[in-house]
Amino acid sequence: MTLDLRSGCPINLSMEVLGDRWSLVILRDMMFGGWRHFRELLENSREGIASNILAARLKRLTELGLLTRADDPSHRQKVIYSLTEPAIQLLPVMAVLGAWGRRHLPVTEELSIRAQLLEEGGPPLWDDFMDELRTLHLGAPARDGPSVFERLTAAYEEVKARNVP
Amino acid sequence: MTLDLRSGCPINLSMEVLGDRWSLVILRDMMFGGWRHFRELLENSREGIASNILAARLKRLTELGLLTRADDPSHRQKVIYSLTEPAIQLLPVMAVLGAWGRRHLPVTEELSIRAQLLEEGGPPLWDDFMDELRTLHLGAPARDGPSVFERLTAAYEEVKARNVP
DNA sequence: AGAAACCAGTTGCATCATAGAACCAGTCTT
DNA sequence: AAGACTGGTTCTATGATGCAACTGGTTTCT
Repeated sequence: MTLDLRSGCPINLSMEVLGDRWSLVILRDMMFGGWRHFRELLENSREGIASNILAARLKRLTELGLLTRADDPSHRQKVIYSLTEPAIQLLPVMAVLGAWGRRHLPVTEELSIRAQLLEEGGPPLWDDFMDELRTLHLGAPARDGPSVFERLTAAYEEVKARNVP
Repeated sequence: MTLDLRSGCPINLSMEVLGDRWSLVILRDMMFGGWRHFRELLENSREGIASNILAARLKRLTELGLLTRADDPSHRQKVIYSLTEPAIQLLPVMAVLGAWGRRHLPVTEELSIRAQLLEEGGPPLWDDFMDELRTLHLGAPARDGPSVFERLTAAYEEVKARNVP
């Protein structure tokens, strides 16, 4: 996978990498959903991504260095995808973009509670979460303290349970 | 222009709005280049956007409420595009996305100096710049102090002159 | 007054990307 | 051995993108 390199502008290059309907959504699901396998990403996709598109995007993101692909030791045919450091550093982009969407687009409460917590937590929370992602995806040593991932997931489940009794 | 609304997730909705090759690049040119007319945007496009694509995007962004379109009093056939408040609030997204691109993609010094200044200035500088955009595009009363737009443009011109003697 | 340049797009056409549905071969579980 | 699960692939229809040429009207220059 090679970029067009139409210009060396950071915004332009970022959009050459991420400027499509699905790439950032897949990375979101890996970060906040914790999904690492093809079937998980396919079946837990709230937006209903098609399997051929998912396959193409995973391949492209891997070629671009945002994901790595490895065999899963538990099942000879299972593949596990991991975020790379550049992908983990997209977390602030997710946070700021989520904050914007929450303010200006018709979001649902259930699906925006995590964006809200992320916005309220600010950069210190983002740093904690990025460290957790490094532990999960890059094998970095774990730090102590309450898991941001679990906090976000719990808040989401709580709102979901409240709204769909 | 209507969104798919595949899900009410802020990231998903943001990508339904901005997840294409050109929308954010056009908004970037309006914010940082100061271009407001069709020909300006077309001819100053560093990435060489095609005129039909530009026309389609301007129409879509207007329908989505990110731009407004008005006759230019100085020329009966001239049209002036303005950023709306939601579009102006994309500035932090630009700043964070630019910072990411600058760190992980093959940017050129010339085209990333503004992203660097924006990153170093942080939220206080972003707020100043958003206020300037409100003055320019929404007719808000001007505040005093040095113009961020001019500072960014001057830094860019300075680097450009230095690199292409 | 006439020519040239400028204005915001539009049109036609070829190619590329996306979307949905069905399908596949190997693997693991029961 | 049957059935479910694995990461995809294939087919086909439709839509988006990209390029080049072009349009009708407006303003400026000489």
